[in-house]
Amino acid sequence: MRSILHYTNGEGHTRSLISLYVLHSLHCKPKTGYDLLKEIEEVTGGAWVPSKGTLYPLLHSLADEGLITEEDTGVRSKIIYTPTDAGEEVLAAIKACNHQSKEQVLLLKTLHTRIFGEERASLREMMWEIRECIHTLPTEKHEEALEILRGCKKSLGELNNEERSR
Amino acid sequence: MRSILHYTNGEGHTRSLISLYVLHSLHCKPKTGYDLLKEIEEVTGGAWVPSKGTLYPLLHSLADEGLITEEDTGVRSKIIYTPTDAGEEVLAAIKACNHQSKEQVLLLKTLHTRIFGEERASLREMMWEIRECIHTLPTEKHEEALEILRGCKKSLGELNNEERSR
DNA sequence: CTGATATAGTACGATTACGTACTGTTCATT
DNA sequence: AATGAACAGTACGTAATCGTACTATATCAG
Repeated sequence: MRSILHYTNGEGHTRSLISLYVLHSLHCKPKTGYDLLKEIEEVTGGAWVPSKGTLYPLLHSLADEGLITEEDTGVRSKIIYTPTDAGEEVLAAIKACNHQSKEQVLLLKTLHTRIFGEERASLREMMWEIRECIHTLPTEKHEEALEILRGCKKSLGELNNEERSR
Repeated sequence: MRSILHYTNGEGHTRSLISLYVLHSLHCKPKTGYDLLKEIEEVTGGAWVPSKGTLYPLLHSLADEGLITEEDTGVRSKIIYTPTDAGEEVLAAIKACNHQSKEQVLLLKTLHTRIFGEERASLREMMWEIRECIHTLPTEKHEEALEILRGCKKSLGELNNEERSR
């Protein structure tokens, strides 16, 4: 009886990923529900688009809880949502338990590996060699090595983006 | 309106992670609902323990759909669940779309990065990130990625030699 | 100015998932 | 022989999420 994609506050109470994202996004910049929907769609490359029937009731319940305020702008029945101090506290408390981030990703990866099978071959060997290479490095070279790896990751990231933008 | 942790079959219909895991696990070895619960708890290190109120109704509905059979052993009201041919087909169809695995993990990582912030760049974590990066790459980019990794390894190797020659 | 599209939200039934309480069996320990 | 823990599942109310249909206002192209 422990849920997936639920994040704890440090003490007992948990919130779903969508609640957490909503609080975080509104913390960055107050916005409408519609903007939230568009934003999630955009950052996930369309892989996650919550239903309106999920988001709007959630926003209202967060407002009822006193974690966000609803400011009706009058225009186009637009409502701007903004976190309250209580909302900011809840967000901060969850962020403070940042081990959850890695835990959830690891859990998902573990299950995927079991279901979909293992990863790739040749690239994997290359990774292994790089790892060995790093192990032989003296501590005083670590900063330089980190720089090299950062550059490597950057290049790979660009390869990835290149693909997506097409 | 696209769900998180839902997996497609190739054509339209999607299933939740728990359905997928159940089909996969029963495919590996027929077992009881109780065993499934224990197994999930074990493989996730206790990070995910579905509720009985989720699992048992799910098993019954999979049986109603004809994807698994319920074999009542008589003993201790124990029921052994086994995938049918139809169930195996559904599982295979989802597994065939194995890009979903990477997609879902990437999506989760992206959101986490936004919410919890950047990961700290120790060498180990950097390696982990590079791994993730590689996993998201489409097959046709592998050669280029390999080239980048070779370059990376070469630089690291030079770092190493530089040290030794002194 | 007219129609299409994007914006913004409401309403509500259906489905999925959760949580707790409950029944009963088997097994090991005392 | 008694008891408690692990095993195995049922029952049911609550909560979260989905999906679709609906209303209504801006905005922009033709």
